[in-house]
Amino acid sequence: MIATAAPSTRDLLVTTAREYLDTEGLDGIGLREIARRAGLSHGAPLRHFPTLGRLLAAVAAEGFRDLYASAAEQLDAVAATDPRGRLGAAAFGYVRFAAQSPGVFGLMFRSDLCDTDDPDYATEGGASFGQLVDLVVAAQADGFHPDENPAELAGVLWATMHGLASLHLHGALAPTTGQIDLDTLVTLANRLAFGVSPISSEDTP
Amino acid sequence: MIATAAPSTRDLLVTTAREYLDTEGLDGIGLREIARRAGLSHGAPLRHFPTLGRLLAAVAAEGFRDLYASAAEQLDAVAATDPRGRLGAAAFGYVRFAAQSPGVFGLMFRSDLCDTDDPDYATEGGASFGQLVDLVVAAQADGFHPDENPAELAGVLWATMHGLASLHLHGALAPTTGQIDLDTLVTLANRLAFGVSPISSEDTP
DNA sequence: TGGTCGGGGTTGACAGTGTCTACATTTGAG
DNA sequence: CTCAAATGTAGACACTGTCAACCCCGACCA
Repeated sequence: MIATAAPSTRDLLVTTAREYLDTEGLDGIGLREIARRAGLSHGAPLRHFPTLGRLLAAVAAEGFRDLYASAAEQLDAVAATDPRGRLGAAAFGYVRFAAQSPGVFGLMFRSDLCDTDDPDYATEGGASFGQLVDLVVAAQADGFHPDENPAELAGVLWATMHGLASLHLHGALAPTTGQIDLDTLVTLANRLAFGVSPISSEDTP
Repeated sequence: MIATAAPSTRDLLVTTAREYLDTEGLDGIGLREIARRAGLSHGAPLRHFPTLGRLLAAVAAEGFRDLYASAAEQLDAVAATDPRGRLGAAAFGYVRFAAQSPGVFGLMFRSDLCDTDDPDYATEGGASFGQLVDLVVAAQADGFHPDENPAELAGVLWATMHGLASLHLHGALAPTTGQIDLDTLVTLANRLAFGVSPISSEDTP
């Protein structure tokens, strides 16, 4: 066997950190706090991660897997639709994940907290982007801006959803655009990008 | 006179903080470090700001003013163009500011660092968004998605540029989309939103 | 002129952090 | 059984933000 992975404590730390993020947000997160909640002494985490940044990078990598899953879940819910509709569904999956797990989502893009040298972090992040590129390529084959560079196209679409999620979590959209539902903005973004494609969002909460 | 404002020290602190952000980024910023660079004792800043968050909020508010100016500068450079072109120019101004002042830009959207209760912070942020809404309204009068809610439309456009800037600063776009110029992505985003409108970006560096 | 009063600067404390080192304990292999 | 590696603990160190006490100087007023 190559790596059946650690049995317990390392995973316990990641899980504990994640629970902290889900309940408290990422404001007061820290090595000692995680150790405390895991019932360990303050130096214990350093036996499994060389630094706090690596621990958080592991949490973020798991977050990228969940993000991928969230998009895939939305894709399954509209499996039969056209490629453009699938792209829009993945967009919903993206911002839904951010809205439901603001702590981990925020962590995933905080390079001052996550050690970006962590190989898992880079791998999972790339896989998530690859999922998007595949959808873009399929949409292009269907006539959606077929002459554009797929990676560039995916980058812009990613940025739109990422910006909506980030600004929403920052609280910047609510006071400026009035009390507007995030789903409304995502729907509008899809409409701008795809012309029509009225993707309902009331299913699969 | 109502408020000819403080003569020196308070402004010195803001300026020093800003210089730190411009040179070192926002990683090691702190109350004591700012005081050190300003040639003051570690407790001095608290005579002018009740907390670090308020000091940074003041810096961020100034950043919003500069962001507004950066967009206005790009607008002046293409003053004669159609409303859609002006909207695209403002978009360039946004990401240019982020690319040229990554420290302050990053700070402006970090609610864990900035005290968002600061009135200046909210005011300047709102003014910057108002600038965008005005441009959107003008574009709508010109036939650009005239039936959409202006605030929602502005929110989505803002999010796109904000996402591009954020992901770029995070270093997420470079490894995934290859070595692609940020301006290329902004141009593409404009093309997706407006159809054509080839805004040159080589002027006004 | 003399007194006082407060804004602004300094210094030292306190609780908290991440990380390092020394030590103790457990555990598995030879 | 022995020994060594892995794992957990406890204490230290340098650092942080914030608070309280002190101090000084300039403005104001009797």
